[in-house]
Amino acid sequence: MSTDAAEMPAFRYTAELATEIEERWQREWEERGTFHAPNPVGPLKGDVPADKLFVQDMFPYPSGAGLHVGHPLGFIGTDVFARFHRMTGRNVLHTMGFDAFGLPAEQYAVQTGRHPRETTEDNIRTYLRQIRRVGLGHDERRRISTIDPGYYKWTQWIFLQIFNSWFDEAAGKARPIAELEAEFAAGTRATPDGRPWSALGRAEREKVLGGYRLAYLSEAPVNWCPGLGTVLANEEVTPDGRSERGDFPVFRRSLRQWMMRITAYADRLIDDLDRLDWPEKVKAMQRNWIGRSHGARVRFACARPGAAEPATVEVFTTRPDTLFGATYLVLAPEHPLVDEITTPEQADAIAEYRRAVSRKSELDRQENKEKTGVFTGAHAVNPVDGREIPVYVADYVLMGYGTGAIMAVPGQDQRDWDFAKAFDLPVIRTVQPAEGFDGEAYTGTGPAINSGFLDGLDVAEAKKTITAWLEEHGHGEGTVQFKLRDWLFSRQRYWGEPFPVVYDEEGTPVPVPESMLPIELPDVDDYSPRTFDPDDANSEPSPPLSRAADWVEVELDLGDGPKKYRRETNTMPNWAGSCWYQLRYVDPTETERFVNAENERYWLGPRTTEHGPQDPGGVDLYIGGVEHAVLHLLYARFWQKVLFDLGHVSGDEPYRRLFNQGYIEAYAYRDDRGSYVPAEKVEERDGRFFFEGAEVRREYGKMGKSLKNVVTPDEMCARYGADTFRLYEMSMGPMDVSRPWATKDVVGAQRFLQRLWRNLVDEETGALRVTDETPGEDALRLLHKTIAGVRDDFAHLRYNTAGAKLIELNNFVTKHHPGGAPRALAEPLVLLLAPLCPHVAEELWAKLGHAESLAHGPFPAADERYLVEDVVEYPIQVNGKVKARVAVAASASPDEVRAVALADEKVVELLNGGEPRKVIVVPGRLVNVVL
RNA sequence: GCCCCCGUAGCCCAAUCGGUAGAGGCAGGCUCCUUAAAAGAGUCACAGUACGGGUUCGAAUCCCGUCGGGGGCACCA
Repeated sequence: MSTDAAEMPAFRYTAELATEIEERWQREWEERGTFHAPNPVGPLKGDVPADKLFVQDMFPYPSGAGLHVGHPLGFIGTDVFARFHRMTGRNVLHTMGFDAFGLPAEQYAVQTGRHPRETTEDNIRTYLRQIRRVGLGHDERRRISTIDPGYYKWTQWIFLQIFNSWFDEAAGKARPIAELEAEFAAGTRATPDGRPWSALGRAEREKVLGGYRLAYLSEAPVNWCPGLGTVLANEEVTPDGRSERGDFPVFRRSLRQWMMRITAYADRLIDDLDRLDWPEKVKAMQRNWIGRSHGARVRFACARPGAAEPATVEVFTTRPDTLFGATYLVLAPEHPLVDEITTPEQADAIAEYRRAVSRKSELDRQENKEKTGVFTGAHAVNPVDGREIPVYVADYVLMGYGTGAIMAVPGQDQRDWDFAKAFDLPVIRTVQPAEGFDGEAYTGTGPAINSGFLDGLDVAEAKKTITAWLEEHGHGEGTVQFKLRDWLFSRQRYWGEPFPVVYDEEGTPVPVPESMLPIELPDVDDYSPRTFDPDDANSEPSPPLSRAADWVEVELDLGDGPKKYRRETNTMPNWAGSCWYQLRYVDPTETERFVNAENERYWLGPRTTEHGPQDPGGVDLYIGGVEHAVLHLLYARFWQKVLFDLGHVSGDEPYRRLFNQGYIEAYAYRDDRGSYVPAEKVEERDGRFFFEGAEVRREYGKMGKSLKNVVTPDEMCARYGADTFRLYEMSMGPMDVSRPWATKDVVGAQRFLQRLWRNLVDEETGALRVTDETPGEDALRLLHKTIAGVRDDFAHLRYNTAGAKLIELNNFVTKHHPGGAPRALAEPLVLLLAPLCPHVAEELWAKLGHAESLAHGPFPAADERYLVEDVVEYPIQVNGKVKARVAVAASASPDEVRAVALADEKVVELLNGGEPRKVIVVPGRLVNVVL
């Protein structure tokens, strides 16, 4: 390829010219504060239109690896959307900050000896340089970072709000813990052991309150990951019992940790999904994770050796209607009643089984679906008919769900069927299977059989009837069960938010008053987390902060004189900072509060006139990958609801509309040794692939350094310019579809911009080539059709089709106006292009003689006159096949269209004098004649 | 194993309510421009919608089944 300067016209739109234009406009925008979005009040106060739009990208983690072309896909998508709406006159808030706490910085610190803050801040600078180059229109005054004390001060403050509240079941919402304390003090609510509140010491009181607080300390089995040196939330553990990050084994271990009572909000977290404009897929994943099931608890009396009184085994079932078919009970191996009810003859067998199960890893226990178990020797009484049924211990029943015990109904549950077959236990069908059913357990619907007073009732009626019966006779009650567990909120890490909590001499947690926030992260000699042999289940967590003795031991006056306290040495999980960042974007510099209430209401409050009476408020458009479906998105919703209940925010959901962008993927190639070869240097010949002459195998998937197939936005900007790169990414397909990267295709976007540039600018002189010619009727029709189409496409995130329409319009100009574009076409074309390719659009707009940036409009509006056609061409189908075309006035009535169609030569010929059986006229579309 | 999404030209993708299968890009052919090549301009071809049924005047679109790809859940009682 020749790039000889002598041959290249001086003002051709090349990568060099594009880069010059882009750097200049990026500077202009920054100096002019073009993307500053004013707030109603406070430091960022300005004139605010009532019509606003808050667009947000998912909080990026500033990785040291830098960006590849996949990362900016969503960022460009939000930028186009934001720029489009800004041009139509709306006040648009779009910015980007950093979720900067996290394990990678800490691990990197261990390798390099540099402080995580240093490396993280370096990474942020690199990241900002990279995204600036792409031309994202961010309000840079609103950049925040979770590691800034000015930010995490408020993360700690929110923690205190959560700590200082409880969930009032009767009201269905959170209330201040002080109101609960007042109820105990007044005696309107009894203490657990019935003693008056005044008789309880401070530690005792705190223990009672801890049972209610939304953030509480718990001594409970948690997911301990020695390889990472920390505990993990359930959401961070894969189904095969390993850490999502690092893929290390995770062990169950009992530890004293902070928990968030997210389960209190389970119902609201499920129910409010209905009010969100989110992808159904994400809603389904959240519903599934929360896992609400309606059923009943049923109590079975069970004899225990050497005791006069029987034990009570409580089970949870979603199918109380099948109670007559329960032929045995199963307890989880860890169930506390196992020891009490096991007969002496069975004791050894049970003990052996429990030992064997405890040695199995989570993975073994789940992978091996062969049913195993041991008979306890005990029998329980089925409350509905007095029948004695055997009680087993088996590991297919989990201690962690429901009551850790089930009633087994092999006739209607496949797992129970499998166990019953393995242990030769009886099966009683209690639902009449459908006609022709030849399976094993029948889980479908049908009338109840073999079920006494339930016989003949369908499943739903039977459930209702038996639940009422259980409640009336005291054998159980209807209940709702969730899979969701409370959120483990402690991490044994250095690089996270410190808890605003200290412990007194009795070990009782005491919140640090708001006036002492932020609790800053101290510098320590060794800030690496202590990790262990990944398989060492018995290792002890050791938070790095516990080694900062000077920081841990403090003397504070918390209202009753100076006393010695110990600081909490765990830190918060990575998710904390991202639970509320949209609120801080609104008011990044507010010092009195986490966000000013008026600003919060303006940007994030419900807007019922616009979005309907159920509108929960929140960010107007939130774009990110689907990988956060249950982690970040569930936690952020939970925090929002607590803040809402306490009156700190005006809406009860953080993100009104969510959109999941697809991923950019790439081909990778391996040689015959299985090593990856640089994808860039692979040649394709006849559908086969070669690297340095040797054939290589193609794979498809992620872009990554180790796969040697990374393409960076920096490279693309250098080779083509940012506008070309943006346009190509947006043209590749719909925003929500994953697709392969193809560097060779980028040139198509570049050629388009070159043609457009050439239509407006003389490549030799740089002078404007725009004429005052009045465009013809055809041109105006196409122009207004394009305006209407592009507007609609931008509003619905269909950037690929918007781009295609602009190319069409430009092609028309190229073809019909070789002497230069008429101004009446050139100006709207530039404006329509601006959201996608803002730099070149600004440059052309300026060349067209406009002193003001086009960032705030105008955006062209279509003239309806040019959208209605005078004459419509109707295809005439005969029996569904197109046989002819006729032109008919657009105002023609269906009968007139019918008449014209039937008069058509071809149709007359095919009719051959006969009458059509039927004629279908679709106004504006076609005519179908049925013979 | 269960649930969800997707299969349209060699490739990436359009077709918005069931109404003419093709907007745009890459790659390809031809023509013009050029000493030549590249770039550029113009122009052309290519699939009948993964497959098999069904509903309909009419199906890429709706329904059933099969195959292929992607994702979620996976003893949750």
